[in-house]
Amino acid sequence: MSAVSSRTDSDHRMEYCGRAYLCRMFSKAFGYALRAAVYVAIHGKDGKKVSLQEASDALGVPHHFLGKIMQDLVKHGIFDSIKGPNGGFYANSGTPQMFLIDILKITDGNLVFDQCALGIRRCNAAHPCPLHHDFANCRDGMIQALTVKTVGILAEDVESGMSFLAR
Amino acid sequence: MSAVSSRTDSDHRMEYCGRAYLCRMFSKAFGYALRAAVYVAIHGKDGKKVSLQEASDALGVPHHFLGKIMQDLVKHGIFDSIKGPNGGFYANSGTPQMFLIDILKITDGNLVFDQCALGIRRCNAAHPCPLHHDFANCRDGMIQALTVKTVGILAEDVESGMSFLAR
DNA sequence: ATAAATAAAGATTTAAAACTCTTTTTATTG
DNA sequence: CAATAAAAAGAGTTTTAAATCTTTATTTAT
Repeated sequence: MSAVSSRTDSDHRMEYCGRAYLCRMFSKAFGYALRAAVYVAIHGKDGKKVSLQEASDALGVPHHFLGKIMQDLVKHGIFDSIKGPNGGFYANSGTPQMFLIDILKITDGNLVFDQCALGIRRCNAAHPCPLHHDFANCRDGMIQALTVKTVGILAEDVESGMSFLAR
Repeated sequence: MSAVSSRTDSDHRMEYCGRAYLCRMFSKAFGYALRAAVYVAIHGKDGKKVSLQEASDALGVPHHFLGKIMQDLVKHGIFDSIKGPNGGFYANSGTPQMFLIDILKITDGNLVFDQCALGIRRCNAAHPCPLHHDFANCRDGMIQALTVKTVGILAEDVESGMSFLAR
């Protein structure tokens, strides 16, 4: 029997993986958090504020889940908020300078940086799994991007139409 | 308030992410499957067979979960098996030539290849999220490695002591 | 002072991945 | 042919991430 059988790939996957697209590098919370930060950097400046409703509508992400995440971002100073009528979320002077990796640490913690792609606990450069170096290269490239890019840089990209936060 | 608060990183993470290390690029099943395939390629040849017990002990992986996975690998022809006393799993002539990406498709399906790192559904090169190109580079490098490397190549690495399947 | 609008907080639920347990089937050996 | 050893199959449980719901606190405006 060849590596390709008559059953579909998804059939097989379902046996121990209900939905494949959850096998991602970062949590969903990180994606929501980053998009929210960039959205606030763009729309929550010059005295304007972004309500949770506006943000979750514009980004197409779950209202209450985003609420939790934005609350946490405020706690970490990524941007600010104020309660009450005409309240909402808004950028502070540091918002555009925040590095993406700061947001990653808030949502996903530090363990992201030294996991083994094959799930071997004590895998490291000196005692590597067979994919350690390939995966380290891949991840380090991504981490590098997250380390040099800021919320402000992404906001500029989005404002100039080079990239998009939704749809 | 700065981006670094007095609470620990893990405190924050726990609020919507019980354990950060599950935010991985591939499923655990893939790691187990790949390690099992390489183990069988090494120890299940020249008439020798590998029992599920031996494999789960040697790899330090859950017995029954590995059973499911190996069963699926057999179904896809990655290696063979035989039931009964002195039965077990063993390499076939194609085992060393199997590409790692074949195993990835079995365990994680095809959706792994076009997810957006930020969770935007319609993200692609023409309508990219702000991290699309960085993530595409990162992932493509990894996919490239999985596309050119075979079970046999990893088996040689492990047999020569260059890399390890457990601990 | 009251009402309304909003974020914050916390409790709960849902969905998926990860893992376990039980039963069945197949092969071997005495 | 009976007993046994092994994989195959399937049902069930647990854990985690994701999402939702409910209540509280804060601010503003009337």
